[in-house]
Amino acid sequence: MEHGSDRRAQNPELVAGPSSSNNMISRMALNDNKAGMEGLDKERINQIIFEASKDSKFFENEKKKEEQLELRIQEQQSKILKITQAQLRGAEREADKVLTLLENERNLSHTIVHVDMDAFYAAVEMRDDPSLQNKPMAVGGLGMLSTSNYLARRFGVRAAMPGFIGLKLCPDLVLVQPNFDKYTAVSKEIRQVLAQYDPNFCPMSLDEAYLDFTDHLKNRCESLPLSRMFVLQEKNTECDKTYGNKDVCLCDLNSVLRPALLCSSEFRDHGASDETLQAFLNSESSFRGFDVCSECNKIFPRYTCKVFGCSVEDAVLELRNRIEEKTHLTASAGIAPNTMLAKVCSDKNKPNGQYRIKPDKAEIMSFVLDLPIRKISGIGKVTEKLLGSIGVVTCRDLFTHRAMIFHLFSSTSFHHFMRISAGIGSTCVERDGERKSISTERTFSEISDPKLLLQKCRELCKNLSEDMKDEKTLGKTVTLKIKTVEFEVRTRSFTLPDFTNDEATLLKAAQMLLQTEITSELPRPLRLRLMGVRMSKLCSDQDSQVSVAEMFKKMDKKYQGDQILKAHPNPDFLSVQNTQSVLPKYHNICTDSDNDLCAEHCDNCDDNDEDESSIFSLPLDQTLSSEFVDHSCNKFEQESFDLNGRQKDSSSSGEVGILKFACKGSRASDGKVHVRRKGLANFLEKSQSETSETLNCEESHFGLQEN
DNA sequence: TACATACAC
DNA sequence: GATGGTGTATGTA
Repeated sequence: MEHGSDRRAQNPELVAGPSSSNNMISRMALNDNKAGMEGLDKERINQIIFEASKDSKFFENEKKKEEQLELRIQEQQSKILKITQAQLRGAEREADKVLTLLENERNLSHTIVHVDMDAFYAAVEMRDDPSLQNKPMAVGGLGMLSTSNYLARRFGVRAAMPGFIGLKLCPDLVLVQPNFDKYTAVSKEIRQVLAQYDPNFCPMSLDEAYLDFTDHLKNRCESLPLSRMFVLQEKNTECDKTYGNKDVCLCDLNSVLRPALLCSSEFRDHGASDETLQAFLNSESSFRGFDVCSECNKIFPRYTCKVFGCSVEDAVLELRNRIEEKTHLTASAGIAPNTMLAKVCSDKNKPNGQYRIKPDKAEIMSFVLDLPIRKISGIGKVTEKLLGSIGVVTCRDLFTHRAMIFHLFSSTSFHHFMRISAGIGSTCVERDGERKSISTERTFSEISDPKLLLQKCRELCKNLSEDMKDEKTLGKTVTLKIKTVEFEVRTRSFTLPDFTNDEATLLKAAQMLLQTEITSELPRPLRLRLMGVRMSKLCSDQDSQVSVAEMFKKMDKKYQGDQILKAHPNPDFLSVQNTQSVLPKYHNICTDSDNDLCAEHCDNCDDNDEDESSIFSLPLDQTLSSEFVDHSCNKFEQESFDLNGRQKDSSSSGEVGILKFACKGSRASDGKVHVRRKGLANFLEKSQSETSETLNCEESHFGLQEN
């Protein structure tokens, strides 16, 4: 069997020594893992990038990072040398067990669509300024480019590249300042279209979103063909050439024409069959009554009508058409049974294309096996290299080398990689819950004068405080981020005793952290190129409390995707079985409100390690602090039972249920399960007076019991 | 809890 | 001459 140690001698990168110039060229190299960048003269492009970079501080720092990565790879190699064949065989058995479990988790019942606008910012700018039409252009400044159009990509100019390098690669490159307000407005229009296919779609950014088409497709097939009829403008016709844009109606043809068409006699019978309708639409004579737009009085461009069919492909074509009609921008889409695959698919036929993987295991596997791991969202430069050094390049390799991966990576990463190798991904596209941090940071030309540094810090705190007030958010942990002129990044954090968004409080904490850095650098000055302030451990300004129902929802969300939801034999329980070993085996939520102290153990849940299982039964108030939920979930994940609630006045209105957890895990070192009284007392008893001493839960009056 | 790293867009 | 800003997740100590 082939594995890392065998490959080492063959891999020149591992022999070449720390950050050889070859290595650095490849580190700085153009990342052509992007649509529109195939078949470029990479050699030449990389040489230009390398030349433009090689004398910079940035480059020096990249070299340092590259050396660190090489060190990690060396450590990995020495780890490999110590792994015995027997261990590898054992790991392979473990991996196969995991893969069998994952196979049970495979869910082909959803149709997930990933919609991705083509070169979004650049496309918006080109749309609004026709003089940019046939020019290579990019949105951004000399410092950094946000995106480039397809013409510029032919020169190797791409997003996340500094503008001055873009200009070296393509001297005619036109740079356009970003206009985020505009992109946000366009994005809103796009989202209106998306919402018609999945009201719960999940936007990932201004130009990208996941949709679950499952429900839409169900209803789509039952709906009347008319609802799938659209007016499409024909492009590059004689009409365009004759009249140009000036005299032709630029209104949304569907909003102007569709109602008129629908009113025409042939359509009155809304039960018209697809065939009747198509026949009508094919007869050109039908369209002669609408020469002039009733809204702008200009001549209609040449148009056709189309009835989109019931298939996913047609539905997505229709969606993309509607986006284009509304925004005059094109989108690409990927269709697959899960988000991971849908994302890869949306890139496959970019720009202005779509690709589908059918919900069929064989088809998924044939797509996935030869897929380079780098194509998968979440696998970046570093992971690619770490895996590459043990011979993993494609998803097939992830399977082939599963035993080695088992030994070299964390359990979380291992599971993640196994899921990828099997083409399994999340089948839900729910938006994530509340945000977990809020921050602001700024790059500037060197500042080293402590006075000016503290001044900069003040500005940032002011901004952050304002942002937090806008968002009605309070936070507890303040983190200062600095980047030295050598590009070294440091973060320093401090947790405040109370939640706040007060500017002065923020400033005090941030300046204290900054001052510490300035002092520790003495007698040298602290020379910075960036400073940032972040607040985390957030809670909402007004109601930081959630209802029990919301809490259940939140918990369910937290565990979704990684877990199998199962009907529980006891109707009072909802059982969530965990498929990742880092989490506890089960958590059970008892919703039986009559059972005021759920102390019973649920025998159905505990398959093994019964002596290590415990049940918490907590009477719930109407409202719980959201922090309690977070804390309890986090703690459970860590298989510890220290519930550390937050001081919070609770305006509760009676007990409505019992929250019951059955958990597998270790006890505290003294053998008892402990609860922090302060946190529980606050939401159970509304008492502020309790101290935060740790109590033995068996003695507590909260009804908390150990099994 | 604090910090660093990796990643996405 | 010159390499961003915002947010999440994860590993480690």
